[in-house]
Amino acid sequence: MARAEKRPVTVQTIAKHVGVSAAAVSTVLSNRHEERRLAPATVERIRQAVRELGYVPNVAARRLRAHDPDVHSMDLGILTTFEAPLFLVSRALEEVQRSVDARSAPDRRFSISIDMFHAGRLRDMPGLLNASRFNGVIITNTLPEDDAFLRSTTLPYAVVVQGRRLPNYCCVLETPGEGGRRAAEILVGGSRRRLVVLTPTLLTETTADRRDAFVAAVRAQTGREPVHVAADFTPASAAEAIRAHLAKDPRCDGLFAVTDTLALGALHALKSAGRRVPQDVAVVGVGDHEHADFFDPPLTCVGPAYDQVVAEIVSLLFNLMSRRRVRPVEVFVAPTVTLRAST
Amino acid sequence: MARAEKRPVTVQTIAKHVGVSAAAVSTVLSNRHEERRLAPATVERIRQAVRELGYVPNVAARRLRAHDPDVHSMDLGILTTFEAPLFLVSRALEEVQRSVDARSAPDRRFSISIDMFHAGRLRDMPGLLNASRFNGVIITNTLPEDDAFLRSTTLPYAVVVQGRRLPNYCCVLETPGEGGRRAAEILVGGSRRRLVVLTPTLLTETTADRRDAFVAAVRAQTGREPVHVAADFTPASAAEAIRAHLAKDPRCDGLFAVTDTLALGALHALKSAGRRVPQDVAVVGVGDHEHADFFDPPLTCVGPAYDQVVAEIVSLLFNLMSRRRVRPVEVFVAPTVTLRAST
DNA sequence: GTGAAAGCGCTAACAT
DNA sequence: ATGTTAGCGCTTTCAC
Repeated sequence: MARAEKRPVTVQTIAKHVGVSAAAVSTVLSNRHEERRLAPATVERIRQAVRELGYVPNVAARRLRAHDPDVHSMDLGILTTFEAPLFLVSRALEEVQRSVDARSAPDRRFSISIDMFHAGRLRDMPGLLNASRFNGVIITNTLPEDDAFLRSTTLPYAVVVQGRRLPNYCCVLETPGEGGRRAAEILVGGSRRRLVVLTPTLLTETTADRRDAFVAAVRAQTGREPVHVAADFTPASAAEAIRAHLAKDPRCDGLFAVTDTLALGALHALKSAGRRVPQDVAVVGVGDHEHADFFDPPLTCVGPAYDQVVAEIVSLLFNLMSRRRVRPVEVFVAPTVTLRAST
Repeated sequence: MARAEKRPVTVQTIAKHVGVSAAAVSTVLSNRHEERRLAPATVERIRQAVRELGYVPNVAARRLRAHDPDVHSMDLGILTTFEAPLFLVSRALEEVQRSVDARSAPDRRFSISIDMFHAGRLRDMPGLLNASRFNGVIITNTLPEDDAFLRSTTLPYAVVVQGRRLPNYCCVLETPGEGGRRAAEILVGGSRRRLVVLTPTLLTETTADRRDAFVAAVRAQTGREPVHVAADFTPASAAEAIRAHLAKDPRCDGLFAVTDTLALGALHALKSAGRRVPQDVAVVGVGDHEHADFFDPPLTCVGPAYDQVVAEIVSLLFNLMSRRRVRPVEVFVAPTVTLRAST
């Protein structure tokens, strides 16, 4: 039978249990009992109670207590899903850290952390609603469920959303329609006609936009419809899906992958099926993989200028925190094209 | 002239400034002034003061206040450097989250975040020393400076260190010497004799161990010395370094890269120099890249079984937090070999 | 050798 | 329509 422990154990609980004061317990916990000259027996009894009762310190209380009233400290968070690739997040974090370092001072400190949630379950993040964890956050890689949640409640602190448009928040994203359109331009301009668009099964607003714009542009320019192939988030799954597609349409000659991870799998499938890239099939990705220029062949990409995206995000975040901005706004960053050997 | 603002602005500061009570300010900040029926003029004055004085809420205080006394909440952190690849961290985080979900209950919540520091400057992390941020942390990717710092101060909360041996902490790492030895086995066993070991210029304990063990094993088995080539952390830098090495030693026939990112650059340089992999040059990496099996050719890897590493780490962390374990311990995880087309 | 008290910053409940 | 009070959990001073 599990011990039905009621309220969490605090320093007080332990103090009462042992028959000493909270101060004594605190002293032992911070290993200052020597200088306070607590009786070794008391120390031992306290230690034992701490162990038995399963005491876990309350970090919020400690932090409040330890807080130096002369320094401003701000907690920033980057909220992303477990499922999304971390490369962009890490790049963003580095850039955020740089901007933040520039704004730091002896009396102004920032701490930034990455917090993850399961795709679609942003609402379950503890402390999200009551502003008790962050002074400001960047939210990215959300699924439509998360977007719906965000639309329904305006979070009571500074929020910048990346990659989707939510009317109640500041949003930074690739100019809608542009990514897909330019990918189509490259492939159609290279005289490719039997086209494929490869996406994850679970579409975010960004990936859906890229697909839709690509399909529309191809249709407009050639009168033909690209085939839509869906896979998981992994290269293995993409490879499998493309293999299956090649069996049905051996003459396909151009492919747009809405994430680079999928492009990586597609390249693999194409090469193992004996297709040369770009001679037989041209491939375009979006530049969200750290090493897209070391793929074989290096991947042509159509995607946002991430440095610019991050710069806009950080600038908005600080303006929100300082309340220089109060109204939501949408910022679009035009995608850039990086031509490499895959087209 | 910048306003030499003294103490950070609190709710009290604003209250005094406007001539109202702290409660009134708090009400406005949480947008509850309607239900409290504050005078619109007062609300406006408070809002203005908040803006002018640059108020930033103290999250620790809010959290303490908002804290539900019936739930235990524990803050876990994964501490890593900006410079290291995030893939392993994200994998670890997912695994940690899984374990933690299993240990969660209505009255027990965990939150895990990734916090990053600049390599070599772990000591500058705010809140690291006074246990006011985390109940437990996993530390990884440290440089020797960070290790020296850790050795000099025992952090006052649960800590598990990954990839290095520090006598005052619980450590989980690849069995020392094994990774390099097995890489040597594969290459020497494949009759490669002119060998290269490729490392970052800044070595961690793990990468140094792999290099040293490799060099020792090759020397023991062949009587010859592998050439040590160093690069930055990027594939581009690795490619450049290998290109330079090929110019000096065109007949080199085997390569061990102590990180996969470097292996990726090496593969590129080898192929552009007309070397076939594995026929002309065999390549071994360590399995720390998410997509090493989609490299071209897929990369043979010698590295720890990460699932096992993470399982050991999490188990130690919980034992430390619950004080079931109090003494430091070293846990070794044997590396596994994944043979792929690059050898 | 140990306890009592104060207070970090915030907000909900209770007063007016 | 607004102020006062109390207390979240912790640690440090001061008192005995």
